[in-house]
Amino acid sequence: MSAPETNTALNFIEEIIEEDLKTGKYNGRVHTRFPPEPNGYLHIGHAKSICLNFGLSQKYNGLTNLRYDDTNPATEDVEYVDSIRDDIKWLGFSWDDRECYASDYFEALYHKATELIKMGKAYVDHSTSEEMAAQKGTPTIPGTPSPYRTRSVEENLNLFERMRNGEFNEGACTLRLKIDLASPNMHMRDPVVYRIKKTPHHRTGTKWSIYPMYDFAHGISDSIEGITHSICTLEFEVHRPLYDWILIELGMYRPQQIEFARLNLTYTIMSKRNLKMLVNEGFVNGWDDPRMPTISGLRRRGYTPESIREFAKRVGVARRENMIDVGLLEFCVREHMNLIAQRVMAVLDPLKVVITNYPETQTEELETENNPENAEAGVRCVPFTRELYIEREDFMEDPPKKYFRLFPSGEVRLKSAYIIRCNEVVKDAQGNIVQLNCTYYPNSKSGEDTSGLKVKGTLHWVSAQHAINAEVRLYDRLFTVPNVGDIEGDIRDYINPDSLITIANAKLEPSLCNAATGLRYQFIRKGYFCLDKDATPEKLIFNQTVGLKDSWAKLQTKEG
RNA sequence: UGGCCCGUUGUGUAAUGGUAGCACUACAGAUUUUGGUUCUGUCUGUCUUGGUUCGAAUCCAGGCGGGCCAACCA
Repeated sequence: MSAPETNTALNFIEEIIEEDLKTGKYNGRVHTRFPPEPNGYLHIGHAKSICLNFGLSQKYNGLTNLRYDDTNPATEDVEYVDSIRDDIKWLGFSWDDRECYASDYFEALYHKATELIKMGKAYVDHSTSEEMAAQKGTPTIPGTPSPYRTRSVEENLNLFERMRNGEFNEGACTLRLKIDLASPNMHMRDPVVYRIKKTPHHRTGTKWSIYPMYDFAHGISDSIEGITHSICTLEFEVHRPLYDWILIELGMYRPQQIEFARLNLTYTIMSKRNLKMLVNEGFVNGWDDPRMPTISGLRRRGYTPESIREFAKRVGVARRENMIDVGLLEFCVREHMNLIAQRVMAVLDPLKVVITNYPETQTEELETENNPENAEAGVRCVPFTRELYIEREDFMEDPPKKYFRLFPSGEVRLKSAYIIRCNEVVKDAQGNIVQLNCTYYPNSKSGEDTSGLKVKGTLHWVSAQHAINAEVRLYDRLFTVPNVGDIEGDIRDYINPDSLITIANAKLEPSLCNAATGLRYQFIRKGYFCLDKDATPEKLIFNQTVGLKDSWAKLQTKEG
């Protein structure tokens, strides 16, 4: 917060902006926009773009518009409009009253199109898309003119109006710009700018039967809104000459389009098409499934807006293709959670421990800290009794070297409680360990330990009698390979079958009966968790946001 | 194979002709009533070949590698 921003290096977009500020190119204004198409949920890649666009206007005392790029009614829906709005707000950004829609400009766009027709720069074409493709040529072979390219202005005007009036069927004709059929840039070879669609639009209903294409709508919308820096991803770079051409021909105010490299994350996907597939084919439970890289999924998983903004800051902005290790995202959320999460004890895979020398009817309320990183978080009490649960993996009959946990004749401390010694392992007929009989050292109580005993390990635990049951959902990466984009076959074959592990009956300390959505918990020694939105007072459900770093597990896999 | 863009440790990102730095990761150690946190330290890099220059990651040229572009999608 206090670090002087002035010392930090600028990214290439900030350099451009500062140069523009210096030269007065836009009279000192900085006005960006975030232009989602409402045809899917926002994901972490969009979060990068949102943080970039809104971050820039914050830094340079400018404005950012939210603008829905809703030019294709066939794929768009209000469900997406609403989710996008919620997600950006949740991320912590505000566009005030500047919630814009390309559809707000349909009338203006239509007039601009007629202007181009009058200038002889646009024509109505009856070629089919196949014919158009054939006319287009290839990057090495120039295109050939459509037979309709030389129509008169009057005829074009008349035809275009009839397109608007719905007199033609979908696909019957389009409006094309007349630019350069020999251009090495395929987007300049007479691009289609209007097509006929009879699908009702989520905002304009059935008023229009023609809709502008992206290239036509986007630049003009930017221009109308007075955008200064129109930031988009790299694949739009080849569109920039067309963006400029349209605004120059129309004599309109012209923002600067700037392209940056989109975010890629290991072990997941970012394409809306494939995310939609995961939802529609039931590989996940909706767009906000905690395994999804969507903002709503991350939110449900327990990620905080702060951690996502920090992530966006750390990945940087540049023009080269990148593949960010999902570990960086996890680092960012752990960093934030470590500061804010309430510590609690939860046993995910319970093993019963009986303290044989502890009075049967006794209960002690033991004080324990809520967050060692934050003294102001205070303390709470947890009940200690003769019968407890510990984590099954915290006991081994035949432990390897450097195992600090419990084993026969071994001693460990129970967190905020006593040091215990394991005396007997109780097994069932199949040889499964079902119970540990231990004794405790009454003078080893946390905070008033006079035993002089030294133990290597500290375990979390819950009182069996007081424990509350909960379902706990553990998540792992969605795909089994780091670069899903490199998969040559069907990505469905690389979906991680263990991306969700449900623990039906975890044992939680009783304070968790007050758990609320939005609160973050650290299940000590396990990870960070939050209450799932499906939880009820009768059935608690917790999502694992991310595990704690586990250097013991790492050691094991390395030696195993 | 036409055009455009991009190549800096494992991954990102700085250095804007003048000591290749930072973060994450990895590894080693210290601290720790969370094998967490924190702290300290270590490793690995300018795609390549030439050129310009006192001096090149940076400028120029050729190569190599990667990406994008021929939807009535955005």
